[in-house]
Amino acid sequence: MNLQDTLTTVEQKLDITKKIKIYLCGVTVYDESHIGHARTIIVFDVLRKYLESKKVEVDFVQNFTDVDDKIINRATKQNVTAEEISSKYIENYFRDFEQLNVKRATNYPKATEHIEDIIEFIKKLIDKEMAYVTKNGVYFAVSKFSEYGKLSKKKVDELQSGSRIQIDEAKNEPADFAVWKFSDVNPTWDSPWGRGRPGWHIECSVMSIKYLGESFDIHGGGRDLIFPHHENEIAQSEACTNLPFAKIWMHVGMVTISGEKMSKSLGNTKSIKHVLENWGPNVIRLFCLSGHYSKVIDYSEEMLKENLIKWRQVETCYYELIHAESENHEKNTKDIEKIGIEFDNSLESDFNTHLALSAFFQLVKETNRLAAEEKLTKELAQIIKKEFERMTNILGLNIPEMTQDKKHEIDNLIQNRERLRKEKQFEEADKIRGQLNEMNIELIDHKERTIWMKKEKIQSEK
RNA sequence: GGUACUCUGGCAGAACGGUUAUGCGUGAGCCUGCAAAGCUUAUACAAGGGGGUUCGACUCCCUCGGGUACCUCCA
Repeated sequence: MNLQDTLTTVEQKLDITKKIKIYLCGVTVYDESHIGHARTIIVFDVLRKYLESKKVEVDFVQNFTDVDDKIINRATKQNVTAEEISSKYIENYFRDFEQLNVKRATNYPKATEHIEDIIEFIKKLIDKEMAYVTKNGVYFAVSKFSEYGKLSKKKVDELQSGSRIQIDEAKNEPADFAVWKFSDVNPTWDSPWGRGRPGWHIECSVMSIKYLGESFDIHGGGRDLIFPHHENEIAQSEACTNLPFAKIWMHVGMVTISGEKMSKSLGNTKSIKHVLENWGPNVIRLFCLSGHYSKVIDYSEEMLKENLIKWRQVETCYYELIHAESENHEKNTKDIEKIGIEFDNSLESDFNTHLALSAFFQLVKETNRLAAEEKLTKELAQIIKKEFERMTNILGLNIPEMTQDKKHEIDNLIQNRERLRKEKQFEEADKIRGQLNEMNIELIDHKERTIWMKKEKIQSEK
């Protein structure tokens, strides 16, 4: 498998004959997760599911940053503890991503549970004279790490220091960043240098190394993390271990809305909760995978609608497969195996989910065509279904199951309708169809028989 | 100002320097009791502008321009 690496700017080969270790920078838990977070996490979810489908063992670690100014500010505003804020949004995070059918990471380490490790790490940096203590905290000395800027391709002296934040006069260099901040506003911990809390960045270095080792396979996150977050992580980690930190840096493009980045600071976010209510998990997943992961995708009603139409095709395909019983068969069916290979090749080549989806839709369309023409035999359906399920599992698409009782009820209604149709009592027959529609059951009348499908309920259709 | 990414038809999005991608949408027709699903077919000045290299450029080079992101809050 090849993946574009942000650091070297070329595609790097990922050796999938061995266990793969992935660290994904998760969220800072101070607010609802939005569709931008969903995209990054879904991309990695599919990557992981693909690898696992190839019997590759994957260690997938995703952190929660649960100590941070934004959390503290929010806690102060709401007159609660920082811990209450972070635990609330961690809960919400799991609520959202469970619904999005995202598999749980191997581990979700939290910054606050690794303070000892962080202190040990900082000690090493100070011993190596890579960090120094000031009246405000402990700072990493960027000038001591000659490769600083290699990920974001920035030159230290070109950084416009203080363009957005105030320059801290106590630092040696404006580019130096805090690994420990002195503070008496809770949460705080004792450290050899004074009471305070860890700086942003350090927790990811510490926790990734702790759980995945000093050098691991893939480190990822949103593009907006390249600088300063990942740049600083590399500096700290490599200064500490003298080893290359991550083999491949994989960054997921932003989700824009009306061409503008979706972000909490701009206040134009679409929360996952909100989008789930309107479109459901499968449409969101299709949308998030519709473009190459490295590129920007624009959130719009139109795009979601297009993906809803596609999702309907997938649902149709599934129900055609489980109801298939045609006696006829067509000789010139598309090569199922070939489609499967195309799907895999697309993912192997810099994880092109868009192309993988087009392979998947080839399968869907071919199935629906055969079914409409009454040429889908049980045997063929079984072969296709196996491939269909392999792909939907990797993509994380999920067709909700129906209870056996419901199925009987539907079958009975359909039989009644069939009888009425034969008797040309169309008004009565249509009434039954309407009744089933109310239950989100859609009927497909083939030449010889009628099959049903359960449509996922999606609000925005109206 | 610097850096990275990016610019292909109404929208989304591909292609070893040489062929109509494809999907969605839209129009027409077929199928159907009607719908839905499906099928057939049609539809698109397609390449941000301008140069260059080449027999030939979406693809390589130069240049100008647009967009997005980052330049110490961000997935």
